[in-house]
Amino acid sequence: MDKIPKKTIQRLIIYRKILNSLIYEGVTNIYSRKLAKMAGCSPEQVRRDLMVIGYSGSPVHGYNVSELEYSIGYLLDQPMGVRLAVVGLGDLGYALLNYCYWQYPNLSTLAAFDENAENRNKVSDICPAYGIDKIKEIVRKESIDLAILTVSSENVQQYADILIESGIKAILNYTPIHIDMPQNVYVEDLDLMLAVDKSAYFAGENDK
Amino acid sequence: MDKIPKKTIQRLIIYRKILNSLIYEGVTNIYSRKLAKMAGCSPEQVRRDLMVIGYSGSPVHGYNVSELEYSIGYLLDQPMGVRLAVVGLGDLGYALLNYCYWQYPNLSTLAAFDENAENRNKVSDICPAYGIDKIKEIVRKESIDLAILTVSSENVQQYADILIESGIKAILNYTPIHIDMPQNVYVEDLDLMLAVDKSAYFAGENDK
DNA sequence: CTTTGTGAATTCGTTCACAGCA
DNA sequence: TGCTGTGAACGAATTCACAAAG
Repeated sequence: MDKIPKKTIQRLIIYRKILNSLIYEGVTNIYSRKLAKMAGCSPEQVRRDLMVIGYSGSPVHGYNVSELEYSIGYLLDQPMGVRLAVVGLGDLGYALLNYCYWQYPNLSTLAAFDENAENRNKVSDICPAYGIDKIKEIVRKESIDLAILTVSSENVQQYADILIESGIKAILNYTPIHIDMPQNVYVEDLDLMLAVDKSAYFAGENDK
Repeated sequence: MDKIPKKTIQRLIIYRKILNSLIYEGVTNIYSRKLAKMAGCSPEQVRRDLMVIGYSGSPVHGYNVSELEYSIGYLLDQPMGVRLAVVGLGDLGYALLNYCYWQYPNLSTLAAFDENAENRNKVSDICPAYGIDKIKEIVRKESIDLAILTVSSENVQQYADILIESGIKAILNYTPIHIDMPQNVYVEDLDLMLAVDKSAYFAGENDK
């Protein structure tokens, strides 16, 4: 199977979430038109995206909700799960750690890191927490795949470098600083405040 | 001036932030190559983006950092500022409200809404806080441009509809539910957890 | 040489338009 | 007549490639 575009993956994740809530509501079938409306894209786009996972609907009943959810999950989920560590336990790091631990059965939350011992204590009922100097050792030993980075702006690249040396596969960077990466490591920059600037711009733009 | 692509706006915001930190460090000139590296894109892209704002650099010294920052700001900032309200004062809403209030001189944080009186009290030193039923009245009276939506999943579309009726120009939607919009309102869907799913997928993808 | 500015080419993503099906 | 699946057309965004300048 050849590589699936990032945009498609992102929408598949959205469809899946919608399908899960439909399952919860007891809906059994859905048309591309409806799914598109709920996801915020066009029906053609939905059908295109579903082509790549090879699941076919019926022109009469549309798509079977639970079968489709299963097919998307089969594509998206790593069969062995994903091994997660959180680096930085401020408010955001703490919230994300909790959320991942409770809401993502496919993620194993295996370690947290913070230089502050008080912060480390807050998470002791969820996973072991270590000082920053232990990152390389633990990430290697636990073969962590994914790190969530929420340290406070300074030395971001340094933390990233340590994670890369330790063999991390992906970094979710909640820091406002872009990190430079070798090809084979996936980085998602996710500056929360960027969206504020953008919205502020577009709030004014429509006036003309 | 014709319409600038969204992607370009987003990158200009990133460049600007970088330029500001360069100003702080006392750097006076920068080449597209360096700026691109810091922003995580290609030098050609930087030059293209800067074309749209009409600022020219010199082949010898590159771009003047503070002049360029000024030019970008001139394009991005609404001269009259942007009037902001926060709807939903959970942990995230509270954090964003504070951050916007202290870090964004161009945003006026004018109102907050939450159905819970305790949550409302937390922000009393920053801006007036009202019950949900007051949204329409206050948004109209204060001519709010931008709303940050962080309510808890249920009835998201309902809140959005009220905001739209009240004449809002843009909504920053931190809820995991997509909201359906008329053309002339800008909506930025920003599901924080989407990035977790995406990174988890790409953490495994590189194995092959 | 190195770097900017920019047409031209290319790649990527979306939408159109229609065949095939019950 | 609805709908799905998909080749073809289109449009947007990125990269290539090179002239101009010190």
